[in-house]
Amino acid sequence: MASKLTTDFFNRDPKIVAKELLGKAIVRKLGKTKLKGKITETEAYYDGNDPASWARFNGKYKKIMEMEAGTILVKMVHNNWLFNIVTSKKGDASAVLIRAIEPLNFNARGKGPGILTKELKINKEQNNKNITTNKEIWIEDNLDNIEIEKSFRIGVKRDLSQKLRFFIKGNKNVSRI
DNA sequence: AGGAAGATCTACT
DNA sequence: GTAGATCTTCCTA
Repeated sequence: MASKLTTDFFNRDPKIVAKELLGKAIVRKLGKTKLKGKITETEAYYDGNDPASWARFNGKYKKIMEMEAGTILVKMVHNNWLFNIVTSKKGDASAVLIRAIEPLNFNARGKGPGILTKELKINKEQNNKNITTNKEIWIEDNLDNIEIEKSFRIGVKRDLSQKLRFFIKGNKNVSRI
């Protein structure tokens, strides 16, 4: 039975949240339509220790990341929206990035990370909202049996030598391997 | 107003 | 696998 995730779920270490988020269903309500996608790839981000984390910019993003667990953080980079959920307790500036989903009940035009935000129509509007209380987007439990794999960052260009990337083994929706 | 930075994508070899 | 392109946002002066 599908149950909606609450603040307690996100109020933990980002790497735990990232791991357990895999296989869960993200639900986006657009008017009468309800889009569901299975989360297939996530990454955990910490504060200043993480060279790629937005928190190191000491600005607006860090402020949001220090907010309550479950806060949605959206940023446009490279013409793609990146969808993050703040984790851990207030003041920790940590978050989980959802990189890819697998469409469950709709057709995606594109593939890869783009579908997450383009097809689900995620944009600035969702920024700073709370995913546990929002009525248009939330995450619910999914009973799929999945195999979780973890790895280092994709590619070699950016150096983020931490094993904080999680994805579903063998899933074709994962951007790159 | 200008400059800098970025977690990507696409194409080609 | 590697390189480059292109875009949006944020910070500082």
